[in-house]
Formats: sequence, structure tokens, C-alpha cells
Amino acid sequence: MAERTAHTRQRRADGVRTRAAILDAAVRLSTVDGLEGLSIGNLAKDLGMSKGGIYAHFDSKQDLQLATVEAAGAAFQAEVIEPSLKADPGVPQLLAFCDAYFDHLERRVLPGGCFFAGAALEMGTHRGPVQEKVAEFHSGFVQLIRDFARTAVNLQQLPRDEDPAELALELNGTLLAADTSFVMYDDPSVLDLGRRVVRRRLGLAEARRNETPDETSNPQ
Amino acid sequence: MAERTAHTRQRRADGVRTRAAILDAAVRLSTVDGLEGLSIGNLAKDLGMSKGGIYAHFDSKQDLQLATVEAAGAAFQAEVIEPSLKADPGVPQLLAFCDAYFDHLERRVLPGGCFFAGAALEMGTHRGPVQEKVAEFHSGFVQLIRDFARTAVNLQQLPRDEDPAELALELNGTLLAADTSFVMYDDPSVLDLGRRVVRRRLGLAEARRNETPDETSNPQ
DNA sequence: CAAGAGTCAGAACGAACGTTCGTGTTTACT
DNA sequence: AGTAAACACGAACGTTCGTTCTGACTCTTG
Repeated sequence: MAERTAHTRQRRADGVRTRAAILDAAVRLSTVDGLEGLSIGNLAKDLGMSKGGIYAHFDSKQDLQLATVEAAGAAFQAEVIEPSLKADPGVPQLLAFCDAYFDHLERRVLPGGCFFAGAALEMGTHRGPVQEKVAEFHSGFVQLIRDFARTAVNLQQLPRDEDPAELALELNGTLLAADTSFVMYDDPSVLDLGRRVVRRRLGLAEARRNETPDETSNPQ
Repeated sequence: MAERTAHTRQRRADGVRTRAAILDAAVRLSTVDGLEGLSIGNLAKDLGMSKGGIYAHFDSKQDLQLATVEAAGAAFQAEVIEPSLKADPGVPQLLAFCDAYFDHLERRVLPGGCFFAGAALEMGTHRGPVQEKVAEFHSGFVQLIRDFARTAVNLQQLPRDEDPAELALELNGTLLAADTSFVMYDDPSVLDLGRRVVRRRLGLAEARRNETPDETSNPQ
């Protein structure tokens, strides 16, 4: 949004490519060190370029952070949201969204797991333009889940007394908790646990394997 | 654990008090800036003392981080876990735990919300002693919820086919999502939403107010 | 009451931080 | 082809980082 406010100048083709490469690395690194912990020096080193070169594309670190959030949002849109929109409205879209989320974690697209999980918790207390943009995306995601849920209720795929806001908090929380444990213990089995939770919560319990309570496996 | 490894020296009374004050501030500040973002300079300024004075109590920043995690764990134990242990085994303990969590958020004990929510996501990708200690506490909390759930199943307060691990992930996630939104939007109503979710999930649905789906309120 | 160790301030260290600047090199438009 | 601007480097800036050292206080203890 408003990317042409101060840029009447034309951009060169190689510059566009470099800028994209910078943002790709910035999204990747910030899932490890956070949006604040992300440093221009480390970013430049990761890209094999100089610190000054980065300032040809971004006015300040905050400008870079804003663009990084935007880039992460676009990636999340393409990676998780778009696929879920292709499913049938209601419960199938809810399921597709959660599955796409677990899948993009399992594929280890980003080294630090979900970008917005970390960004939301990190920037929650740092009021300013960056937090506002993170909040904008975050509330958008939550709103999307709630809309899916409301549609599912309207289509009578879920009980009429089901509160979309409650369901959205539960699903959002399950994704968040799975991301946290997956990153912390580097254990993909928590993603399977998350998939089972989502299915049971949506009334899609599949053929249940007989599992005895077992404390020897993973901590989550 | 192992606090007397290199300390054969005796500690002075005022020193013990100062050390506690440092850790109190460190826990508080690290919920805002993170465990890595916490700086000795800011910490000293917040306490009205010099950087060198802090090094009379901690050998290094990592040593300070380890003690900070320990202090946060003790506070969480006293603030959230102890109260829940006083409730009756099973579902009452689960409910007490979640309510105590929501309450300690609402009381704004720490400016950045739950210490371990932020710490787990921040340190998840930073392998080392600090991460190990954070993971130790985190897995302990999850294990506790799972034990509560298992007891509830054994006492037939929950369906026999209820998987304690699944329930633990859901509750843990709900707390995490509520903390994230509470800190980001500074809106206590999400805590009420969380309380409702926990109650319905535990089969304790109270007299339900007739709520029509409403998208105009808070984003969570 | 006199050691002696705990406690803390303050200066200083090299490294890394975000940022600016001057200087070439490369691309794009006329 | 020539000119202007985008691009990128490398050095330098002031500040802050974690850390170390020295030298005063002060509490504890024999």
C-alpha cells in the first residue's frame, strides 16, 4: 500500500530483483532473530552485499521492516490463504486453511516457523507503524477464519449455537501452539497432533487409531 | 538448579535484595523486548544503577538470561500453577489453571503479557542453554495440563476417548492465542472469550447469553 | 574493631548497531 | 550515443552493545 508515495523515479530491472532478494532474506532471517533483532549487517552478509547497498532500496530500518511484513503477508497469502479459498465454503475451507498452515510449517518454508506468530508476539508491545501493519495482517487472518466459521454455521455444517469467534480463537490457538512446539522441539509429530485436533473440532473425526495415553513421546 | 557451583562466597543481605530487584526488572523488561533484546544498559537504567553493578551478580548476559527464566518460572508457578493445584483434581484443576492464566494477564502483572509465550517463540530457534531452560519450563507446563486432563478422563469427568495430548494442545493454544491478542490489541474482552472457550471445551457451558454473530467488536 | 569479602560506580575496551556520504559502475531513456 | 539516474560499494559517523577493570564504600564476621 502506498508504495509510490515518494518514488517518482524509475526502478531498474536488476534493482527490482535485488529488492526482492533482500526482502526474501529479511523474511527468512526475521523468523529467527525477530523483526527488531534483524540487523542490516547480518542481512547484508547473508546476501553477500554491503550495508550501504541495502540503503539504495530502503530509507531506514523501519522502512525495511514494513516492507518485510508486507512481503511475509504476500507469501502467507499465496502459501496458506489462496489454497484454502479453493476449497468448498464452510468447514472444508476451515480444514484447508489449517492443513495448509501445518503443511507450510512441515515444509520448513521459513527457518523460524510461522512469520506472523513470532511477529505478533514480538511487536505486540512495540507500538508504531510496524506493529500496526502486523496487527492489520493478524486481524485479517483471524477475521478470515471467523468468516469461514460463520459460513459453516449458516450452511448448517456446524451446530447453530456455535460461536464463530470462539471457534476462531480455538483454531488460531491450535495453530499457534503447534507452531511454537514444532519450532522449539523440531518435532513434526506435533503437526499431526494439530491436524487431529482440528479434524475432531470440526466434527470430522476419522477412523481413530487406538492410542493409549503415552508420556514417553514428545513433550507437546 | 546448581546455583552454588562457583559460589563458595557468602552473599550480603543487601546484595540478595539487589539481585532480586534486578531479576524482577529483567523479567518485566524481557516481556517487552525479549530475552535477547534485553540489554544490560537498559536494565541498569531502569534500576537506576550502573552496568558494572549488575556484573557483581551475574557473570554474563547468558547467566542473567538463565536466572531471568528461572525467576519467571518461579513467578508463574506461584501465580498460576499453585492456585490450580488447590482445586479438585481433574476438570476443576484444568479450569483453575486456565482461569489463573487469564487472570494474571488481566491483572497486567507483566507489561508484555505471558513471559513464556514470548520466550518460547523467541528462543525456539536459538539453540543453547537458555533455550533448553525455556523448553524445560514449557514442556513442564504442557505436561501438567496433560496430567490434569488424564486425571479428568480417569475420573470420568471427560469422555473416555478424549486424548489428553489433544486437549492439552487445544487449551495451551487457546491461552497462547488469547495472550497474543490481548497484548497486541490491549483488549481484555478477548480474555472473556478465552474463558468461554475453555468452559465450553471442558463441558462446563454455563447459561449462554443469546449472542448473534457480531463482526463489529474486537478483531479476535 | 580491624580485616576481608561483597557490592557498586565509572571509565574504558572492541565490536556491532543504524545511518550517511562520496565515488564509481550499470542500466534506461532520448 | 550520451546523459541522467538507479545501483552498489566501502569508509566513516556517533551510539550502544556486552564485558572488564579499578577503586571506593559497606556489610559481615572473627
